[in-house]
Amino acid sequence: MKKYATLKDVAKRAGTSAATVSYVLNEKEGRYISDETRQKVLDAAKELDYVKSIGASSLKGKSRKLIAILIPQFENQFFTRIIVASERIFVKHGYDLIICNTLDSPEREKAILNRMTQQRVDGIILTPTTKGSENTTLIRRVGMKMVVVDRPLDGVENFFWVSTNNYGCGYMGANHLFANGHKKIGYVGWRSGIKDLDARRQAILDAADEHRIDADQIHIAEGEFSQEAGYDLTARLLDEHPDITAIFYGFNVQALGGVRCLTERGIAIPTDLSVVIIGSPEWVSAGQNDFTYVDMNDLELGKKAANLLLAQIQDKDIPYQHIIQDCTLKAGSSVRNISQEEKQ
Amino acid sequence: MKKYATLKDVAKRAGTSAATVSYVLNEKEGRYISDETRQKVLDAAKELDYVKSIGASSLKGKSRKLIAILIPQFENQFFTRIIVASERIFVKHGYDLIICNTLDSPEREKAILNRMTQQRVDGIILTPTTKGSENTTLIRRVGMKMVVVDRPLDGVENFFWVSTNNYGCGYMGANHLFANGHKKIGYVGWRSGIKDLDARRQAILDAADEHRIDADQIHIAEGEFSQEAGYDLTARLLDEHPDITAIFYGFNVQALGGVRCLTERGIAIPTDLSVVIIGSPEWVSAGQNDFTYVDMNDLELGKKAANLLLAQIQDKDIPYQHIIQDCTLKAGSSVRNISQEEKQ
DNA sequence: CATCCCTAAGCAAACGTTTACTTGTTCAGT
DNA sequence: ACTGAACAAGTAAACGTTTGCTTAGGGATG
Repeated sequence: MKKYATLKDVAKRAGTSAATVSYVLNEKEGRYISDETRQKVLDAAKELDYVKSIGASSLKGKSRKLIAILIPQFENQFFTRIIVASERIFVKHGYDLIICNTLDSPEREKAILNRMTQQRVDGIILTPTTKGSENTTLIRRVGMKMVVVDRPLDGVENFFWVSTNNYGCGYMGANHLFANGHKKIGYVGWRSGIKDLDARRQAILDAADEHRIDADQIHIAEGEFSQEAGYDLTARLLDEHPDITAIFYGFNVQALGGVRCLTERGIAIPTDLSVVIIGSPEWVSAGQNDFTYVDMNDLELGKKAANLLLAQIQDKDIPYQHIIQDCTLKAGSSVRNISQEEKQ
Repeated sequence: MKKYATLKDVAKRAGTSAATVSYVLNEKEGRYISDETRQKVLDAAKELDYVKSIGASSLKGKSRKLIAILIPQFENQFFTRIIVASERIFVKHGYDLIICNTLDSPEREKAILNRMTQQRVDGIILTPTTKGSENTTLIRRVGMKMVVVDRPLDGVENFFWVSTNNYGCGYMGANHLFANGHKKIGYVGWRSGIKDLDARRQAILDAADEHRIDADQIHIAEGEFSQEAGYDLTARLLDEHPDITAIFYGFNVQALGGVRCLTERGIAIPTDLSVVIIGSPEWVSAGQNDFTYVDMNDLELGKKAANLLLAQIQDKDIPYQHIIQDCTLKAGSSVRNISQEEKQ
């Protein structure tokens, strides 16, 4: 293991003191350094391949310039987009990102949060695991800056939170279906136990109500957050309610499995069945796909989360806040307008 | 900014010395600590929410337990899969990952590499930018462990490298088309200037040769690495060579644009045109898509890269090596067998 | 009873920076 | 000739940990 050159090494080579080297390299103003000395230091540093240790300088109260971002999976583009968007912001402000995958496991999350405090990161962007609220108590105790993204911290008051307008997503998608004449639809969702996410389901019922559609015409099928579950729930809907004219997928991961089920059964979209999806993984409009979906504006959400964290880091005392990101309906060709047919 | 409790704080509260606290918390064997003292220390640490500073301990020669991984983009699932696969390995060995996005910009790459040496990471997994080989000279000078992934380091000898079998990818895909009776095909690729990647193109010509197909029946269209380029190159192929029966996409990002072009023009796959793609973004088999593609076994590749880096970190002197990851043809329904038709 | 080892825990140096403080020189203005 | 900026650079303490060394009591061995 090769050793890194230290300030002292550079000082010795330049024939000066470590302090002077530090001043030169940090370009402190208000210090008088002769051009000659400066040059000697610069040369020596270059010759020795000197690279300062952020670890050492952070000991003296300097920031590590590190932000941690914890997501539950990489496979879901919603999360990678949050990374991409916030990275842009952080990099602009000189921060590096430690990106960690909790795998949605509270134990892993706890271990990671602990390590991030050990690393003395300047802040954390966290999508909490579904059962891990208590993991953040340490974070809060040591006073680490944190912004929670997407899911709330159950049972915790007062935290910075940037989330999707889940109710809006559900309402928007359902409304689109009803406006296109659908009166009997299926909803495939995730039984998460997270109240905020459940708003998607409630929004659909509310939208139905507004369109004077009876709640028993909305067939809810909820299960795990996985492609397989999406497949199974779709199969169940088709079997139990063959007369539905549309399926609304509340979670795109499930939608992926669900659409596979439709394809396998030879169900044509939108001729036989209309489909709306919440979320915008690349595949909703890639290749031969052109689905109607509700865009959660993931990038915008990530950007807001990053800015909120930076605001905390910079101004010490901004009040807790909850930012709700608007969503947008993107109409593709997976919804068929069947209102005319009714009139015939 | 709340201050973290230090060893000394804990020591004071436990009525002992910092040294003893350190020994207790690190569970050093060979040290004799009475149960009573141990318990007092543990209690004090808990009461004060003590979290050790890895920065400070790394000063004393301890490892930072940090690995950096640099990729040129998050949007390409090839890279996120490498992250996922290597993360699994690293986490198992107690390392955290700093994930950085170079945006394929040599300047950004240089800045990031520099910061990573400042952070004193234990190792780096790097997908170099296309023009950034010289950025790694510092890394090599300071003796940082590094594994290069995917693309080579142009003009550099002796480095650890894990790459795709690019020749194999090209050969496999082309061979599949020829075996299905295609005799006049288009190839859409990236004019990268990277020799190793160009092997994909050469492989196609070699495969053609083996099938006694004249080189002028293979229409090469190369351009930028982007969806837009894929779209344009596809359009050009279709316009200039309307008689091709298949298009082989060497890079899935381009393929995404290319397939959009086909869809817009109402070209049915595989009825009107067969398609093969190198790479396996989710969309090749999502929704209503079922493309034939060459799987680069991204996860396996990431795993090998991680293990190679760990091997370097652990054994100091393992020899430079180049690992080539095999690829696999995954047959979907986007290639039509037209050999029978010929016989009629 | 002198020696040695086991147990227990403190002392202090070191790691690589940063920075407040100090020292010393030069020179313009009186 | 004296004062006091302006310039230049060195000293040393501090940051939070780790760890080799030391101290010291007590019990076992010879």
